[in-house]
Amino acid sequence: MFKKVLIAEDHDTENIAVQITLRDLGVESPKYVYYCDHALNWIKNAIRDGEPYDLLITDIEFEADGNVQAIPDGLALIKVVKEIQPEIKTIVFTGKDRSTTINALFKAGLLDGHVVKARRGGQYLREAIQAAYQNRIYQSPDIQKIAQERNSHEFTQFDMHIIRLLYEGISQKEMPEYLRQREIRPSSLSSIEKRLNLMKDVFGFTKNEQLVAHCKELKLI
Amino acid sequence: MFKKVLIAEDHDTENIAVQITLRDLGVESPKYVYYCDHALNWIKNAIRDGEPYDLLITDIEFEADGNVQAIPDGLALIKVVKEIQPEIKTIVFTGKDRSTTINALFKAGLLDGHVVKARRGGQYLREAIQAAYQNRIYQSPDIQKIAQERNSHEFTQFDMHIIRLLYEGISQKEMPEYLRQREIRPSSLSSIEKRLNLMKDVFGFTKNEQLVAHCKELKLI
DNA sequence: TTTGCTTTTACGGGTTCCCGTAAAAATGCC
DNA sequence: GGCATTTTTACGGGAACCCGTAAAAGCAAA
Repeated sequence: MFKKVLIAEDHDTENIAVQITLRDLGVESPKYVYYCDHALNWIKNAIRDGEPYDLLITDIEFEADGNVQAIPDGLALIKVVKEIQPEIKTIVFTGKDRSTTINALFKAGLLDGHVVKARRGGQYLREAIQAAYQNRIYQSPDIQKIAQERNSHEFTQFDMHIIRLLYEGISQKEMPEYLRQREIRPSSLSSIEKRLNLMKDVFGFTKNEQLVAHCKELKLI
Repeated sequence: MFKKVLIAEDHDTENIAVQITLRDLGVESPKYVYYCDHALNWIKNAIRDGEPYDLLITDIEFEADGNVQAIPDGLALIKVVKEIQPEIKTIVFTGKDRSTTINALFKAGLLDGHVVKARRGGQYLREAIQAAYQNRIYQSPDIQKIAQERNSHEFTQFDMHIIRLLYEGISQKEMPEYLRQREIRPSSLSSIEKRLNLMKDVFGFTKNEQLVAHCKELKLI
């Protein structure tokens, strides 16, 4: 089993639970931190001392508090860590998933495991750790289900721009101007309308309210 | 300290973390379950055997899975439990809060503590348990902050009906009819418009999309 | 019952949004 | 380059939504 493991997780209860899982798997004294910046420091120092970490388990979302952090979330943490220590294994253990970004990490070879916190989150985390130790990629079963549910539509950058503008309260009429300023194409009102209609059609929605709320629910915005 | 404590929490990791917190506080063998229905059974049986539970710690949201449950969530669980055992102490330990319903429970005397899962969730849970043991009411500090943030507006039943209809894709034009069928008053289009304007005004929104997304984010719908 | 106040409803004009069609531009292929 | 296909844009009529005003209904106290 892994010798040196680092946990980055802001919720104290989840952090403890992950520690226990690791000890249970034979990791003697997993190191745990509550901030991404701290995680990076420990990884840097471990490399400097010639005893680098074997595995990083991190949450994605870290709640902001008084302590200002350079690294805002687990995704950014993984990217930085993988730059300075490419061979380290990484697992994300997160509440709600954001499959698009997660998948990007997988494709980029930056990620070895992905587990969502749910009924059997701890159990799946164990499996992910063991899989990573055997150089296998792991995704918890619930994710595949989620991916299926929404397989119908791949959100493009353009889609996300429109949704985000809607969420910010910009009227459709004003959008072409905004998009042109940011040099996003297409930018015409017709294109925006057409794309919105397509998205609503895919999900069976009739109103933009539903679409925006749905994206918010999926944490796409 | 409490002798008999029951934990109802669907996420296995959180469940373990709560168990550890309890053991740490001197509760010898806390009972834990993953479903509300199971929780109610254990409480009933304990009463029957003349050794009722002293404290119930429960999550609010329980993810649906194959096993169909009569009691859908922690709020319903508390209501039922308090009917058959009014003197039991209750603490909710939950991810995102829904202050309106929680406050209703407090007012009804059904609740002794409320802690949100966050950075210091475990720490605050300890404090809540100790407070309950001393017959004090406890709310974790973050909640007051959340309450302040949205202090501006108390959502009425009417508000929630409108938002929910919007979320379901009903057009404003059709809403009066829906509301009349469900015997909700007021029901006129003007009243709906006026109320929507007021809500948007309070939050500084310009469009319904923002309002619905915001409510979705707060898990009010 | 009357009076005064609040809440609810009704209505109308102006704007935005929805939706279909058709022209223009971009893209790809030979 | 020339042609076919796809994408993007432009435009116009009709529906829904926004917003202000004013009438009607509900309600409390005298």
